[in-house]
Amino acid sequence: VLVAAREMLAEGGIEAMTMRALARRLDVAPNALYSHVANKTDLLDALLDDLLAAVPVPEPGSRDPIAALADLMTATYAVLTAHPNLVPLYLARQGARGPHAVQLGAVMDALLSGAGVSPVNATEARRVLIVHTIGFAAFAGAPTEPDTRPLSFDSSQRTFDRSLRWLLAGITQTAGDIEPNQQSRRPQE
Amino acid sequence: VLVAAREMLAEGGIEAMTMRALARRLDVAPNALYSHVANKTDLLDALLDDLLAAVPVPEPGSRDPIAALADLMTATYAVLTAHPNLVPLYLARQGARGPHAVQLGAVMDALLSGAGVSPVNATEARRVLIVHTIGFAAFAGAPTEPDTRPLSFDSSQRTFDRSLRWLLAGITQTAGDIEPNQQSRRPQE
DNA sequence: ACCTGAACACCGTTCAAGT
DNA sequence: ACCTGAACACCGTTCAAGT
Repeated sequence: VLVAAREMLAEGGIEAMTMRALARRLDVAPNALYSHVANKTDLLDALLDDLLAAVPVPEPGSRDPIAALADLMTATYAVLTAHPNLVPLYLARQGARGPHAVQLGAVMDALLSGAGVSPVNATEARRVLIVHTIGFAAFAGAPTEPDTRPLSFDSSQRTFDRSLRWLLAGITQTAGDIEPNQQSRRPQE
Repeated sequence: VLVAAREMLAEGGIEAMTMRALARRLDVAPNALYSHVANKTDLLDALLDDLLAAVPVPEPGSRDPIAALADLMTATYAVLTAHPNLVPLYLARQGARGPHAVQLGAVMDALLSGAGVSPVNATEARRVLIVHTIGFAAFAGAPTEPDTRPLSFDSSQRTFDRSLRWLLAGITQTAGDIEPNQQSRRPQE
């Protein structure tokens, strides 16, 4: 039922994903869909949260929380860029709200806490990381300026990785509401 | 002609901005609009680039290029958050392409160059800053997780400012394809 | 140069009715 | 529980024609 919708999105993008086209693909009258789904919005929200289930959650007893956090965001970035048609929907909805999104948020909080980030800072840090990841996924593969030829996948990935390192370094440096002189780790290489 | 469209967007948001509603507001037949505008897409693109004209461009002979860059991004963030209905369009179009967008990109390049950032790194840095600014503008004022009550304006602003500082620190530290031991400035306070 | 009437090919959604 | 027929209130856009 939902898988057909996912296929449509993968093929034709968002604007091709209409209720009537979906019904056409299922050889069914358009209104028949409303026996399975309340809204088009509900349908899309379900698809968005389903995608987040593909993000691998790290082991709880991980040694280095910051490294685990970097891996988590990189994995999320990979999942999002693998489904570019869905990314604008995350932006339009300003993030997902489903159970998988909530779970990922809890994991991020646990990792930030494990890294010594105070709760009040963790809220900001989580926000920064989420916005950053979705934002970069949205821009992956598209030129930001007309004089720039489309960036290669590698280039987008490298830019994301680098800025992610910058943010994580900033987060750890201001971890406990104080400014230690890079006590934990300085970003080298 | 275009000002009516801007008013509609300010009032009702994107989904209220339809060609037919715009024609209604102008007491005109829907197809009459096509004497002034090629497409709905063209109309929206024009609106997007117009908004960027409101971003103040810093003096060319500024002393501290990094501070000027921070001011530029903060000003852009302010302009975007002042027109929240337009921000999703920047995301959908993955940035603006008009003359004002090009000009701002050139200013950013000049500032990055003035800060000692090599051209190859400047391309990445500009991309990071643009994505970051638009991304945060998109999420300003909306909770990223259901258990979070809507963030205050101040909180959004502070999160943006802080992450902007992190990114600028990261950019300057890796300025010339080498890793100086924070020769230029370490983020203190 | 700018507008209109009429039309085309669509949308999402609802209501009543069937099995 | 699941589907259909018919309808409602919309879209963006084009074409031919008017001034």
